[in-house]
Amino acid sequence: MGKAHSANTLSRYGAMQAEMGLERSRRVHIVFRNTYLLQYEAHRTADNVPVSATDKAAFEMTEAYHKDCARRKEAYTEASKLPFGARDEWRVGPETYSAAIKDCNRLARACFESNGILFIPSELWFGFLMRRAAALEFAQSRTYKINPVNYGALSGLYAHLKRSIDNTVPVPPPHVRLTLSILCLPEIAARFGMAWLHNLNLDLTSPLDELAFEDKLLGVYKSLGYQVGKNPNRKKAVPKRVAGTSKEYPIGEWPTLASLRREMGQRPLSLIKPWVPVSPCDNSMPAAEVFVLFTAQVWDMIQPELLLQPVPPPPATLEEAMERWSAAYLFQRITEVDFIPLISGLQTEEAARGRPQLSFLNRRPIFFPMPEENIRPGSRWLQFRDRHGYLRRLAEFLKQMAKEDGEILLESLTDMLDNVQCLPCSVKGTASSGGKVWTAGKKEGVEVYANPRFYRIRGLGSDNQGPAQKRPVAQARPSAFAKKLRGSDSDSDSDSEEDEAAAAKWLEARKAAARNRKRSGKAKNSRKPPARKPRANRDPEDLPPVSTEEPEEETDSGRQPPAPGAKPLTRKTKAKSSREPPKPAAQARRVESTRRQPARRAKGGKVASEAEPEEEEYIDGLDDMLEESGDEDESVGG
DNA sequence: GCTTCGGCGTATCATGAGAT
DNA sequence: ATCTCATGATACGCCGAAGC
Repeated sequence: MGKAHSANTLSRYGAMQAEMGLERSRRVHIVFRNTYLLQYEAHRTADNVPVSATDKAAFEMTEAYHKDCARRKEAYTEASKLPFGARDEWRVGPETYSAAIKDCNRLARACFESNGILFIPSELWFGFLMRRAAALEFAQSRTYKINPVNYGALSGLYAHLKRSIDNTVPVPPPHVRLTLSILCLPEIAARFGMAWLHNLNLDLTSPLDELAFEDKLLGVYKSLGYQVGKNPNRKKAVPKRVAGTSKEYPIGEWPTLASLRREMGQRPLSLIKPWVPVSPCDNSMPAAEVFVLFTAQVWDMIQPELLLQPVPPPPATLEEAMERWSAAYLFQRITEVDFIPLISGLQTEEAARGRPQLSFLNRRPIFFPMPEENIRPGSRWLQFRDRHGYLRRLAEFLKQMAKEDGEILLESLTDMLDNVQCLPCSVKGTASSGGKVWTAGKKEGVEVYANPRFYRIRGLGSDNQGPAQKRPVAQARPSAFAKKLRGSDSDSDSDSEEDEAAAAKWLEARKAAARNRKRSGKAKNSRKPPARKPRANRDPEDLPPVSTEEPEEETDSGRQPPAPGAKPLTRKTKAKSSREPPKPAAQARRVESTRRQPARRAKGGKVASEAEPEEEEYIDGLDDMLEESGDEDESVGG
């Protein structure tokens, strides 16, 4: 028995190779037989060792990788004009050789007549290979931009599949072996004749959930050739910002968030792609029934005066229901509707800030809460649990079904929500709050969220012209510059004295700036506390607990390092300076929580009116202080 | 008395910078 | 490398005012 090599993910269609056992080869005088396609020659090298960019190059998307892609494409283009054949290779002993050579014509004819060779035009075959390579390159670059936790494993997988396009890869690198074994690709190919990555979705932040293990955990970096303990710096891909607009990208391919919001407010339909009706679905599915009911009933909850007359009948099919959530339909049927762009899942140039928005995919619990969830009495959502409500129907289905089927139902609903263009900005009903089904727009009417999947943009760009210049432009020293200005003729002593003074000041300023750079952010932000009032006027409670430290504080506290006690001191100053009467319990709680929020502190500091002049003084005097406090700054660092 | 609405404050989150 | 902190947008809950 021999070995049947796979052709890419196609099992058994690559080549056949059979090595005879010692005993058998003695008897038949055949040592080895090998049958394979010569198409591999299109991409072969002189020494027959396939050259392709390393996995690391693909991982980093280096120039070498791009060159390799271009080289392959070129080779296939050339090859599509040439004929290639198949080769049947026998390694035989002299006895068989002499017999076979006499009979080779008959053997060749028999082989041909057995119809064992499938002839495909080169153009078709290499066109297919080219598309395959292009698809894998697209997947690679797309995944590079998405930058998932398993980017290394995925890019290794793509590289492996690419290598296998026209070659049988003898032993894949460790990280690819691991990936293949997690996905059971060889087993699936052996069982079904072909393996698929049908769960690969390049629109998601986690493109292949089955493989959602962190690269670090799988040892991918090590396998890629990175030094142990030195993981690659996985930077966010920087989208190319394309200037100008087009019909396809009305506000450019990479607009800023602000311009996206503006455009969505003004011309939502230019920004959201036209609705393409979904292909006919199985409307007998429970999920379809629930979704149709959901659509009809949620639409019913809009105030009638906001709807344009005549109001169409409720949707009958899933296709109709989904269309009711298209931007065009909402725009046409509701007198006033504010489209609010969601940006979850969009590729953004700037780091994502703030709490991530719920994607359409994750809004299922808002619209389809589980029957056992407690919702505050009086909530609008409870109406849907009434006799004919869609939530009642959903609960009935879930009750009837096995657990797995129920999960499939919920997943289908999730999927449907993910595939509509807009949804109301609903707020989930909870045990403590009623939530909202529709939210009011700015003027009148309603607000809806737009699904980023349907935007005519590639992602969000930034106004930011890159990081601020860190290193100041190198400048000539004042004295040298002054000399140049004067030219070589004047060189008076009085001038040069001034120059020297200026130069000294400039040098000192540079030193101070250097010292300042070393200071911690905390130290820079610490402000000089207000001057102490005369002891006699002060409330004894205001005194710090350890009175022996007082004199030192009085002279030096402004630039003292923020020792463990210093932070509360700032707060204390703020609290006391506002001179409020003793607070009731509720307010006290608030103060306590502000304490935990350092961000609020700065705000609070400004409120304290007494502190302001001091603060200005402090900032004004900062330069002087910096110059003075050379050594003390060394101790700063918290 | 109940519901709805809007304002406000807090919690949450991912990220980068700086500190350790 | 890892930890800590600041940042800033958003979700969410609470609460008082307004409306019925």
